[in-house]
Amino acid sequence: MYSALYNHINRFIDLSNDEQEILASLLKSFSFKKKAFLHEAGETCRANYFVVKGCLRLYFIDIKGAEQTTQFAIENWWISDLTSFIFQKPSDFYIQAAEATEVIIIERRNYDELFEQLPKMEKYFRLIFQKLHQASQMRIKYLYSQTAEERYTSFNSLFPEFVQRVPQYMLASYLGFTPEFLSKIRAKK
Amino acid sequence: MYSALYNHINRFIDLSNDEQEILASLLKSFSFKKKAFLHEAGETCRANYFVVKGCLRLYFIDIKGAEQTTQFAIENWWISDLTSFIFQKPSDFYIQAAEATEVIIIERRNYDELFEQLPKMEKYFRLIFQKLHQASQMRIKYLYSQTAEERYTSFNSLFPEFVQRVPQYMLASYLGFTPEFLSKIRAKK
DNA sequence: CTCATTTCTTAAACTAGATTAAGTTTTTTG
DNA sequence: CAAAAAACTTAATCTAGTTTAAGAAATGAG
Repeated sequence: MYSALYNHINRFIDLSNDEQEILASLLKSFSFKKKAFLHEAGETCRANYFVVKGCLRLYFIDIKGAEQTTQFAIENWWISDLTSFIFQKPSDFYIQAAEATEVIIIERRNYDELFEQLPKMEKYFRLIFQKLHQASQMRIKYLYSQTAEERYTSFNSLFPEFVQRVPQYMLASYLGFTPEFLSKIRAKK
Repeated sequence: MYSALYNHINRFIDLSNDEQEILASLLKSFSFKKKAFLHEAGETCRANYFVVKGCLRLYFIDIKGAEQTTQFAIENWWISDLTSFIFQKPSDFYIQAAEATEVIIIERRNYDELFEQLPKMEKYFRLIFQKLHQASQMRIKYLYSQTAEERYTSFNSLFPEFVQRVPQYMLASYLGFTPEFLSKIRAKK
């Protein structure tokens, strides 16, 4: 049922079968069709989402009405509007399935419960957030050091398979430019 | 000696005196003059730095030779090039004192030791990295949703005291534009 | 207190990337 | 499979922010 998540956790800490069962009591799993919304702006973010299969994106609508994708999550990764999730405040973000996607979720009250019942999970999430922070530091460095064209070129050579998985307009907003500009870059090749 | 850090930790978890002593054995503290380097590009980042007093900035030199400030840390906050620190690989970043600064540091080997000797600290750092991730999500959202001028205006009204503490050229690169453009914005008021 | 260095400003010329708008291709759905 | 919707392309025009360069103001060190 939750084996994808157990496997991921066991890369970082050891969970016994008993502990897996406690964990299981705090999880739920869902499937979403492509383009389905797990969460919409205006709502409070109810869960932290672990992608078992597929792809989710976190985005918001800017003042000009354009979708700005700020984060993607694929297999074996977590995604949420953390501020909304932690403080249970309304969110500006949407979380949408970019492909048909299976997720395992932890709801807000179970998130606190998790750390009380399984203190071991502190280490797991410490390591997850540590990695997320590493990723953010690198992302910000790339945003500040490269032109739009360089960002596309280097992202494309680092993650060629991923570039094929999502529509170009989602990728363009993630990389910080317009879909039209992405077409222009691609036409040059 | 390390009371600023103990106080900070005690906002999140309870540490006994005995535990504080164990922690103390894994820490060091230093003072740096304004403009001193705690870490330079090319070196491997030796520590995770907690600012007791003052201000540190993390920056790199871009292809054009300009300094790009990607992060600041002031009182009661942590800063490091995490990727370099964790994997002990050479860093592209500098960490410099933007003011005379007192820090408490955890060196790499003591960072692992810390979690072995004081598993409680997993929760503390889980919460620290969780907050850092929240801050990154907000930062990226602001970078994608606002013009340069709006970023300055909103940063200035959110953190007016901080804006006074650092030179404008550091702030400009943190907000993602040139010092000349910042002068232009300010002249308009 | 003074000279040197660092920081900030101004302004003209420039450009990377946005905007607008229309047309084309691909994908989805009934 | 046909029609509609979604995604992508092209090209002309435009603009927010950069670049370059020089001078002014502030800060700091001896």
